[in-house]
Amino acid sequence: MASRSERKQQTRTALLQGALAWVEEGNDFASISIREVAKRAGVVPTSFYRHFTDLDDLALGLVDELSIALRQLMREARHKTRQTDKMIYDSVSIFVDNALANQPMFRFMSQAMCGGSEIVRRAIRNELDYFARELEADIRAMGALSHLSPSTLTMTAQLIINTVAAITVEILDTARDNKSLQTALKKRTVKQIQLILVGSAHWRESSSAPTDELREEKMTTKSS
Amino acid sequence: MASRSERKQQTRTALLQGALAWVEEGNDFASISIREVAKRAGVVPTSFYRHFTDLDDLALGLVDELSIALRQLMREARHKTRQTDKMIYDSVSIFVDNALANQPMFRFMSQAMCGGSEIVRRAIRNELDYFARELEADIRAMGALSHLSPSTLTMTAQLIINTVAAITVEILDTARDNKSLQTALKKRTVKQIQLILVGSAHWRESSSAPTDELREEKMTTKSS
DNA sequence: TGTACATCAGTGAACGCGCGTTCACTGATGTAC
DNA sequence: TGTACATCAGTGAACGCGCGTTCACTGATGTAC
Repeated sequence: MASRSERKQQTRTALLQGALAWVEEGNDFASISIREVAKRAGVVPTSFYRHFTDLDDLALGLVDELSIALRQLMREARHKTRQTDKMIYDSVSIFVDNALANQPMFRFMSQAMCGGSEIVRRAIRNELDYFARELEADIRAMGALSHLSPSTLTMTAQLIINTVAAITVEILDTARDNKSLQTALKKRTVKQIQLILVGSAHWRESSSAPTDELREEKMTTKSS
Repeated sequence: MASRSERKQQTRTALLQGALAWVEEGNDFASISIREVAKRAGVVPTSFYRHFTDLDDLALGLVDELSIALRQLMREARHKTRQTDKMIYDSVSIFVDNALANQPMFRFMSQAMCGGSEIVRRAIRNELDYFARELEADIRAMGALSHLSPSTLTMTAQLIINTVAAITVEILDTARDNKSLQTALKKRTVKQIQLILVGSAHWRESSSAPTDELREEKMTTKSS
């Protein structure tokens, strides 16, 4: 028989899962209630208070689980990616597949990242910032894009994470049961990241250079 | 004295504004109630039903207003932007300044884009898709990036819109009353868009080219 | 222009319901001797 | 090992409150003659 603290931990997990079930059913985390969480966890409403002070507290518990999921995902990406030329596709695939396998958690992330209470939003933003810094460190460790200034590299990593976050929202929203749409969105994201990396590779640290590029394109077009 | 239909229109507007007030107060649209909307509109709860069938219906009314705001913004961007080399900065500035001047509406957009009911999410996604297509048409009309295939240009426009959407969420969330942080985020976004455009300018329509760019960077680094 | 009737936006009472939170409780698990 | 007591996760009744929605209503605006 499990010890008292083990049983308590089980109930805590059941409450967190209950909240995710609410999200999985198509509801917004922002409109959840303590009673609905307790109902899904198979526990009386008052039990909630043995584990969390309020719903924000529970949401922060979910962010902790999200954090673990993201770190596992990073580890998987670091080990499973193949040669350089497949690295982007593999990484995006691992991210998207994780998001699909762990849908309620990533739906919660999408919702609470843009809405909900400020403290939870900040906690999720912290996780994504950490993710971006890890990506930045990996790029640096690969010896790639070394001509970029630290701030430009940071900005590039943030741009890539924003792009991946956007695809997550879109896939969970529009392609839940549509395998071929999932593949199409994966491919689009890979292409977008490739485009960002091409931009980084050709980036020169000067504020006027980039718009020169655009003007040059325009001229070329007109003369042709 | 206003006619009956004019008065009705005024109440309708008051209800829409009441919903935005709820968002402005720091609450999530997903947790609003009909009674709270009516209270902020200075009207009895039952009046709500003279204008909307339910809260989704009201949300779609807000999306209509958002649509108008976005179209005005596009028009402003087309008329006010100066020479090519300032165009990106001017456009981002116009977008960010509009979002700050019209905060509750853009906060609603951020929230309902990722959470809330499916029908509202779809409506907002449609607006952003329209925005991306307009951007695409403008780039084409300028004669820029004409070497890109139609699908690559579409993807580029979507990437830019995603980036602008991300900055909107971040500015409304973290820089509401911090002018210097607003400026910093504006600059970062300008840089990100410039980077995307550099990438587009150097893009060649071949699936292996982009990762070659990355590998080339890596090699260069290792040999130096 | 004046009168008589129709329309309908907004009102206010009422309903049953789910909400958060309190409280005293129960009984299995844990601890001290 | 056995007993007596302490701890505490989960229970269930109870509370006052805001919710969505219904209904019959009122009285100003609109329309027909």
